[in-house]
Amino acid sequence: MGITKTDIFNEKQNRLASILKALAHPARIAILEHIIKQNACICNDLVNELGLAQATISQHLKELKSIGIIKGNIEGASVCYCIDPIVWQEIKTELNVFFTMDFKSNCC
Amino acid sequence: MGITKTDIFNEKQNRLASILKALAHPARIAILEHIIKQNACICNDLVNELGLAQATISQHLKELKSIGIIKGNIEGASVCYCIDPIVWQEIKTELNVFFTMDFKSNCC
DNA sequence: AAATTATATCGCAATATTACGATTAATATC
DNA sequence: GATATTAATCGTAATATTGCGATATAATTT
Repeated sequence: MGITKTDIFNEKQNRLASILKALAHPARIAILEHIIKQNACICNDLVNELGLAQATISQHLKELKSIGIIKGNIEGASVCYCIDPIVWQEIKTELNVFFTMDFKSNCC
Repeated sequence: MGITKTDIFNEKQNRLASILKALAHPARIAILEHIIKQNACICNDLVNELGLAQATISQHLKELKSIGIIKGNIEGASVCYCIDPIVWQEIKTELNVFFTMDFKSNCC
């Protein structure tokens, strides 16, 4: 198949999985790190920084935008990307809530 | 292509992406939640709980095992799965470190 | 020992992802 | 206005993922 049966899971499970999926690629991790390191916004020196084609970077940026963790502002001919601090914090919290689930370690 | 160029990214980026990828499916989120909810270990009432075939559940369990977040102990004819609290904590910390990166919000 | 139960693995089909070149659209510069 | 520059999108090829039935393996029960 290749298609996920989202209908048999609840909203939270699907949402969390989507967020994780959007982040689950080394290029996208690298993009986020780079945007953060350059403090303010960068456009596509990302293409030069990472060794990927412009079309590929653009696609990764789109996936990151899809969960709202970054936003792009048009600045003349180029686009300036930056972290959305609100969404960043929301995702951080959401992940933290998940990993703070209580479990007893008296296992097998 | 479909193949990730892992060689152009660093160890940390690849590792973090692998962890996120292993978690990035609603069935695997559901499996983790279920293992935790049932406190101690469960085997494959997972097959009954989630609406997926035995082969599919087994594959998801394998992926979760691949990052060490769960471990399976053979108990007679069945296998008892549980969270590895050490790895769970490590992953929680690793994600938290990532999301604690400093960035200024004086953006575009 | 035959039958049952529990899991892992194989093989396959359908779909998704990754990556890139080519094209397009929009602004900037000459 | 012609020409760069920047970035999104299209189309395509290669590979990965998801899901399942069938099969294989191992322990349990009858």
